Amino acid sequence: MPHLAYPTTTCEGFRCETHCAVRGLAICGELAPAEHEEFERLAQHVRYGPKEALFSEDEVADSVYSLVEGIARLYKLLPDGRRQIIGFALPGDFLGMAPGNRYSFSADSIGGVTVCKFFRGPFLRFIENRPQMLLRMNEFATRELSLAQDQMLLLGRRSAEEKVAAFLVGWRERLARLEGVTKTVSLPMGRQDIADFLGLTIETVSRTFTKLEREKLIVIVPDGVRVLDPKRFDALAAA
Amino acid sequence: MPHLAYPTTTCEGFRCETHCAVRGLAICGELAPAEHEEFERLAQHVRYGPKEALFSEDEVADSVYSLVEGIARLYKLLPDGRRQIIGFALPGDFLGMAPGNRYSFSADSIGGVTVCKFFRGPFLRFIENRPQMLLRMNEFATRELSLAQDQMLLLGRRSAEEKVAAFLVGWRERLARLEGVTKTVSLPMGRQDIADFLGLTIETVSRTFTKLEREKLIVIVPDGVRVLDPKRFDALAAA
DNA sequence: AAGCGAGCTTGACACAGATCAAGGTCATGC
DNA sequence: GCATGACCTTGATCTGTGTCAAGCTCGCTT
Repeated sequence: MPHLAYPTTTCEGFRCETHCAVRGLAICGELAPAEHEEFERLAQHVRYGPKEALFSEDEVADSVYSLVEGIARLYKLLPDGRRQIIGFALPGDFLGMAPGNRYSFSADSIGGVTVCKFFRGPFLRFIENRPQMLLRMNEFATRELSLAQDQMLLLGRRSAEEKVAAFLVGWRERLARLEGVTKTVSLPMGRQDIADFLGLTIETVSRTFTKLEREKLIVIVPDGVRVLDPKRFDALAAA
Repeated sequence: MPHLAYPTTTCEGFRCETHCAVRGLAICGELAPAEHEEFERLAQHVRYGPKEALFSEDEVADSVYSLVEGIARLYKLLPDGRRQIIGFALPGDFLGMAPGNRYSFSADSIGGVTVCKFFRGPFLRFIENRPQMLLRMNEFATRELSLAQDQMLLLGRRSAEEKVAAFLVGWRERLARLEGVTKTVSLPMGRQDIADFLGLTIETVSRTFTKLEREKLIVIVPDGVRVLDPKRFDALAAA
């Protein structure tokens, strides 16, 4: 378990407009200007450096987070240290809702991360009489659930090669929503993170990348891969 | 793929009160009497026999369902027939919300099943200006998501024995919420269903049951198991 | 610019769980 | 009451992925 320091910067009082390139994608994306102003007053904008904890499993869940910039790793641990990454959060993603009053997983930054942080109480009071917000929360939760179910299928029933291919395809699609389509898929997370996301070991992930490169499906580049044959690749990921 | 017939019975016009032993647990559990009456008018009560399809993946999602009685199997298939069961639905569970306009998984009855079926349009119109209902939907979605994440940890990082033990413990807890605590855990689903839920083969599930029995942790009985040593058992499931 | 360490790759070998094959149990229908 | 078929168990063997152990690459520090 790496040491995780405290957030390096807090910058309250900023207008969200100046920060949020991803307003439209975020939980607050459909608020009218006046309401957004009120919502904004509930937010703390917090900046984290690389590998800092946003929150940890079993902690009292006093806040929720809207990720503004950067990438976070969401994971659960078994008592003996085995780790399962349950997702990578991108800008626009909403984190920290839990069924009880404690977080059900941990989140930490991969590179630098900026979030809008809301205390649970004020946040819940704001949304509780705003059906628009509640509907949006429902959409977010439903989408998350559907992704989780796709991941169950992957973890339970796919081979190592299918897992890696499906991961790359899915990741490329998520990045495309934010940055547009690119030939090179950037992979800010390390091999161990990918392994813990796919239910594999780091060695198997590494070997599978090499294998896909030998088969001329991808080229491995620093911090990413270039997809050579998208068609054949999508086929491998689907079946 | 088994043949799945159409629902055998439709019994509109019943008062929900006469059907729903699980009102309090269901999505409609917090509606005031007057509102509940209105809600009830949107519902069709439908009865399914064993092994009938409630809905299938990729179908246009025209309805949502509140399970009243019985057990349903929720699953996704790969093109070559590999199956992952993503959950077993019990009375009180709410099914059929999808991120797009198509179901993201299939559902079919195991034994007999009774549901409250709602057409999507009227249902959404009913909830859209009722924050109480929306909050309840959020709670349901958040709980489902958390269960899905637990299952990811299980599928990605646990051994066969841990999977089976965790499944039995989790299943026992869910049944306890409905029927109270019992020594004997009934298992209405078959071994193949358990295998497809845990990402194992039927043979491995069968062997693992036998192993747990040899180790005097459980006794296998018709359609279920008796848990002999709950403490040692919970420990195995947790770690 | 040499040394260091984190992250990644590669190879040899081991093993948990898959696959293949057979046989058992039990409810159902004729 | 016997044949049938669905479901489950058990055994033998195979294999995909894990484990263990080296060695490589590259950026950072001094």
